[in-house]
Amino acid sequence: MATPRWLDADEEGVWRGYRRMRALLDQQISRDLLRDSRLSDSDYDVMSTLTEEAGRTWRANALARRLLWSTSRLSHHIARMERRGLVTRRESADDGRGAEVSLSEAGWAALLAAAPQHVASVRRHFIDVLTPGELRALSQIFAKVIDNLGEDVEAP
Amino acid sequence: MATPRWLDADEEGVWRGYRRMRALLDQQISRDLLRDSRLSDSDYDVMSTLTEEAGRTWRANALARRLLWSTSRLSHHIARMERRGLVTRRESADDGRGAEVSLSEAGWAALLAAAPQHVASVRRHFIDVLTPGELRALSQIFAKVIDNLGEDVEAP
DNA sequence: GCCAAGTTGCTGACATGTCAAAAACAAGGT
DNA sequence: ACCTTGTTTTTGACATGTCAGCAACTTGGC
Repeated sequence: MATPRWLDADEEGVWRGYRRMRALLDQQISRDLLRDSRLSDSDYDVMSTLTEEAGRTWRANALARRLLWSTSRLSHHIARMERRGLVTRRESADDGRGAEVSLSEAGWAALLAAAPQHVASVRRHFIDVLTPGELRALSQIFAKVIDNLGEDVEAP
Repeated sequence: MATPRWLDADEEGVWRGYRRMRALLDQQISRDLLRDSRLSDSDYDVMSTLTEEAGRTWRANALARRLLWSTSRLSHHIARMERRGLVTRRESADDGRGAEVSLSEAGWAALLAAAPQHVASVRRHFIDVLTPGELRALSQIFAKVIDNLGEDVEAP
């Protein structure tokens, strides 16, 4: 590590560009979502993921893994969302340790109300800015980076 | 907003891919940095930005804007970094309201020690995974998205 | 010089995320 | 049945980020 391969100007530009785009894009989309629907990014992620399963119910552990969250983070966040009436929690029937998280009726309604504006925000700030060719290129690039990261993790 | 243009399967894939890559990539690089150098991403951003100016000193406001941070966030973070001896803070000479933030000697040493491993981490998980052509494409895409976001902000 | 308006930075309250530890249960060998 | 080990989830302490409000100062018009 004494003589590292530094980033050349182009590489540094890509890295800076990524960081800058990420900060601006996430800030803007979060702001839109909070203003339009009183939901945080995390709230939306939890709720939209819940709808992917029949009964809109997930085991806590599976939900945490799907969201790439720690179980601790999920537990805290679900507790807050439960207080707001967006989700419900109960013990699992088949595993005494487990907890099942469900989207409440109010949560479902909130998600339905939020979705159109959120999709519009994602389009306006990201998808619609790019050409179909650029979107195809991004798909491949994201997949490559994700695959590469997965290898490090699953090795041990 | 009653009849939104939903995302088609490809568009949704790109959006999900972005979110997934972002989560995994940032997590991994943060983890590496913290393990190798006991610095957070935010610490590294502050310190490396400080070095861009002669004297490694910035006005707080300019630094916050460069980092895309609120001045409040910067103030809190600088207070914590000051306690750790990484930066110093003093009143501005020409503006009684202002504060000037400087990289300390210890901070400079910490940054020098951290940089090689951090660059290696960015290479391993991102830059070196992609071809020169893919990096060029990313440059353009990031610039487009960033420009588009800038227009919304600077309009009013 | 003086005042109104804007700028700059800090603070405190609160929301959110991380980490380590503990509680409760499951699973498998003996 | 028992015991060890691993899994699942929660909790509390703490680190970090956001937001609103404040204090101190600067600026420009008068």
